[in-house]
Amino acid sequence: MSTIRDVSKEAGLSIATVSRALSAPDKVSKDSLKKVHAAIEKLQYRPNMLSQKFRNKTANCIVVLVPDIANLFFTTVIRGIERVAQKRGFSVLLGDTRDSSSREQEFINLVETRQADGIIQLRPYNSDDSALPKPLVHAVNASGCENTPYPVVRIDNVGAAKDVVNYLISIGHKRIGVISGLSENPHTVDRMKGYKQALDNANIAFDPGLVVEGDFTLWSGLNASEHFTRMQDLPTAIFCMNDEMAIGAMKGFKNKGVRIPEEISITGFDDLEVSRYCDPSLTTVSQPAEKIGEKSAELLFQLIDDQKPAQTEFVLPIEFVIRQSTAVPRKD
Amino acid sequence: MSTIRDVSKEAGLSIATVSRALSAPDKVSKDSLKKVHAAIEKLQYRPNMLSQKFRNKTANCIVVLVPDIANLFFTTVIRGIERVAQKRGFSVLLGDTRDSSSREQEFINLVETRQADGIIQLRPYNSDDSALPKPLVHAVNASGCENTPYPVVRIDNVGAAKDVVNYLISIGHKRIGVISGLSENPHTVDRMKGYKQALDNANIAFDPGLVVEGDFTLWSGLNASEHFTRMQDLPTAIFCMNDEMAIGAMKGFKNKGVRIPEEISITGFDDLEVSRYCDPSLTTVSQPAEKIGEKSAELLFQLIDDQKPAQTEFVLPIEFVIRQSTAVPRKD
DNA sequence: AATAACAGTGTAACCGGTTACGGTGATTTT
DNA sequence: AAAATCACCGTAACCGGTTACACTGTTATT
Repeated sequence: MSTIRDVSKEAGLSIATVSRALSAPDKVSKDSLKKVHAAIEKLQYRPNMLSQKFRNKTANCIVVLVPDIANLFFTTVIRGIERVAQKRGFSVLLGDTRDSSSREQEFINLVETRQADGIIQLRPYNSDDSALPKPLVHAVNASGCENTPYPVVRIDNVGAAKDVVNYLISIGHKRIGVISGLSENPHTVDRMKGYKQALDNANIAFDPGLVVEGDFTLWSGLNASEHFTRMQDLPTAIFCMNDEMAIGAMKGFKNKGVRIPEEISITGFDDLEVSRYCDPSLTTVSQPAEKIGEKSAELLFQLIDDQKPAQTEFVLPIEFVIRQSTAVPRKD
Repeated sequence: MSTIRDVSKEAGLSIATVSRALSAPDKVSKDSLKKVHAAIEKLQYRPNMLSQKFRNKTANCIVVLVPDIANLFFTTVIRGIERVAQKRGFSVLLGDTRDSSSREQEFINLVETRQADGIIQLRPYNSDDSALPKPLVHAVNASGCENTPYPVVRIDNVGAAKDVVNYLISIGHKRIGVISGLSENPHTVDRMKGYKQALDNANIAFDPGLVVEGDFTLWSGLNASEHFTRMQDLPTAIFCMNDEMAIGAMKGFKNKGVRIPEEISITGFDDLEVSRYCDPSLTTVSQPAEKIGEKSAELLFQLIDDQKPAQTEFVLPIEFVIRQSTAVPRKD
């Protein structure tokens, strides 16, 4: 493996010039540049990034903590993060924590030992979370809910859920089922809060029997839908806490011969790309997933650069998108 | 951020002793050890891994190239890799390539610039693959098929598929459908080869109409099953090229009221953990996924250590597991 | 013509660990 | 008692880049 000194010898120039030729080519004459490139080519030189990182005291690397790497929403957020990171010349280390806090700690260690410069957490926190890691200098939460005790980029989950349910109520629905996420998940908590507030405003009593717990996977949505079809009195609408479950539920209802939206209205949450193309197209809350990723990466880079960011909480606007999966309730 | 020199000053010892206290504590007296640990505690010292890596010329990191991070089989292989890596004190960098060769190249770059010590490829290669990257020193393929041009840990896909189909034929099936992976995928090619060989041996003509292409996701299995239920003459058995699709297909058939295994037999491939617990439990090929991960990590570490491994191709044994999803064919 | 500004280059220090080598005093061997 | 062995420790070189600083020769300014 050749080093920069080998290259400098081969090119008949000093190591400083070779280094500059690579990192600041405009400070080097055309002539030297050519020599350096020839030497690099000849020796098949590749700079040792380890020494570069060491000298520059930056790993040029951020880690993203993902609770479930199979979740489409997360992958979209990650894409946004990667776009910004790439511009900055940073690589993104995916930490699939599988909801294990010891695995999470492992990745946090990477930051503490300078192997990574910062961290973006995609797991939502409660402020009363006991497993709350000590605050790191360079950490951003990109999946926040209310009361996230960190720099955070999030949406207003409560308000968004309220919007959805308000809409369903406004077109006549009274018996509105829920396919929720895991009950302890802060997003579930926030969205459930919005659901209840909307019911309250319309003087509809909350019926816990209409809530079926899922886990944000497509599969759990399908299973939940079957639970509903077994009920004596099918709700006229189902508020699903994410699009994957909504798509699974739609499949499940269709399989049982329940027509959407004629017999049951379905709403999602996230606005994944597929939600526009599924049949029927899904009424949902458009979360700016990629924007969330970009914004949190930008925020993280500000922290890394030791610029005090003006704000440490960004609540990005959502958009409620009405498509074909919702309609006025059936008449029993 | 304190350095080893700060610690040595605080402890009243040389940096060498501090360094030894951390990496070879048995070479340091109990007394000094205590002083060092006290100083570390007081200064909140964390060694800078970047400089350590630089000096040791090892990144202590391997990258795993995963075509689809949501695939359960891959995650199991990864778990095996992680176990071995952890023992070695290596971290595992997940490269979600999303089947993009430019993203793949990015991760290969990490090895070329010493940011990672080796690579494990989970994407199967054809030897005539045009996008074949130049051979790296430290690379292992953990998802090989026949003719993988690298050190490889694999199973005999052709033989395993033949085993499955032979079994179905032996209990009386003649009309055996296939839910395949993407047609260009080498695993698909190999397993299809085994399927055809088994049919040939039994003098059953190959019917391309019985092959439905999936993409190894649960969802595609469900969709494929619906395609079969729309056929005028339902096959008596379906050979699915992985468990996820088999589970999806089982769900699909059940939804349409097709009983398993009375009306149709289903076989999978992989033997995921869930396949034992789904209903009915799935007849499948038990791939030693975790073993594959472990073996390829061990092989990779041998390469990294510059030990010439005795073999560079490991074909691990599979086990054909008969469970409840298969039975003698229905009588039409 | 004298001076200033500037482009291009080289020397050498530096980053924070690791480790070869040599030195010290205590213990064991002869 | 002298020599050998040993446990422990410190000095300093080293890894492969980056970059402050000094220096040279050329061009622009006065």
